[in-house]
Amino acid sequence: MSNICDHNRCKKSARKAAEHLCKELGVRFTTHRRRVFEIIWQSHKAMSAAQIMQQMDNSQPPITYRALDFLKNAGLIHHVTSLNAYVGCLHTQNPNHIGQLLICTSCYNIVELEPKTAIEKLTFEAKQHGFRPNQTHIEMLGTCKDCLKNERNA
Amino acid sequence: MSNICDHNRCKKSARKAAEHLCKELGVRFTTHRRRVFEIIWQSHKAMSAAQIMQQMDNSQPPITYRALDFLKNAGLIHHVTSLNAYVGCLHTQNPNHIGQLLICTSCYNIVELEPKTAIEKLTFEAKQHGFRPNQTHIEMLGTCKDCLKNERNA
DNA sequence: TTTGCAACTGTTACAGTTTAACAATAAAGA
DNA sequence: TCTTTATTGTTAAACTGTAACAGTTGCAAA
Repeated sequence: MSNICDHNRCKKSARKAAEHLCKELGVRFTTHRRRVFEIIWQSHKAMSAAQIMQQMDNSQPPITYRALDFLKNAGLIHHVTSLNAYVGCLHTQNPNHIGQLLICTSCYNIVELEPKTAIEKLTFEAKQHGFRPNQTHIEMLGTCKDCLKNERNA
Repeated sequence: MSNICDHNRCKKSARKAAEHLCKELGVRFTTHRRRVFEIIWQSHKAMSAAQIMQQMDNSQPPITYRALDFLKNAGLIHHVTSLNAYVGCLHTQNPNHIGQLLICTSCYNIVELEPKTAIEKLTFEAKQHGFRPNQTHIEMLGTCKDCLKNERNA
């Protein structure tokens, strides 16, 4: 999927948000955590834990999984449940936001839609059922514009 | 979550749909497949593959995983990705429908919302991005009415 | 009825993913 | 400095899912 965003800027702003958030929560943005963060933020592509570990110079699994947990709980990354993978979160300003992801299963790039797109109706329905939402996953798998174009040319 | 549905009727109609669908596709609703189907349809609760296997008298994993794959591809059950679990699908009439699930993480009961609730906006946005959807997961985790009531009484 | 094909099962072994547990270390405040 | 808490290092194991291949069954055409 085309980099609609200027990715360097994207990454920088996420890093800033991460540092700010850690300071606020009184927790440390340690080497491992920063490392995993940077690896995930190389792109907007979904990465599996295994792929991330490959870039963590032979560190043991718990190192990576702990960092992933930390980043996820801090709202700095999303866990893409339908792929069992991770991707940077673009809305670090709003820790309560709900990720709505368009996931290309060809190039694994992910576009995160703005909050509220589909949530409102869902939240309304939940209320009707007396249901208290806690965590929501909205994931649409498919093929992105660029990959569709490549398909046609192939 | 309270059984809003008359579950016996629910189960019966699902079984009928399953048999009909298998006949239509020219595939067999074999013992294993039927077994897994019945286990999942004991309730509207999410069940993990491991839980299902426990009820399959010591049969080897591939037996269960194959049946799960079969039922999923036939649209007879949903894979709940955020729990890595399975639940019966209520809309077996429409094989293209998209599951929108309210999942109680306390009792694991699942309510499946009617199609179209949140999909339309999502689909619209996808189109804006030139994205071709293929498979969508909408899963809201939280606490259901009954479990909330129990919380208050506890 | 026999034959042949495709669907399905049985079984073993393995690969991939995640966590438990606990000891060791580092940072931050009293 | 001392104490407390957060974080890391390490091992081993549990959990989850699949590859591969031989054997069996059901069905349809000859």
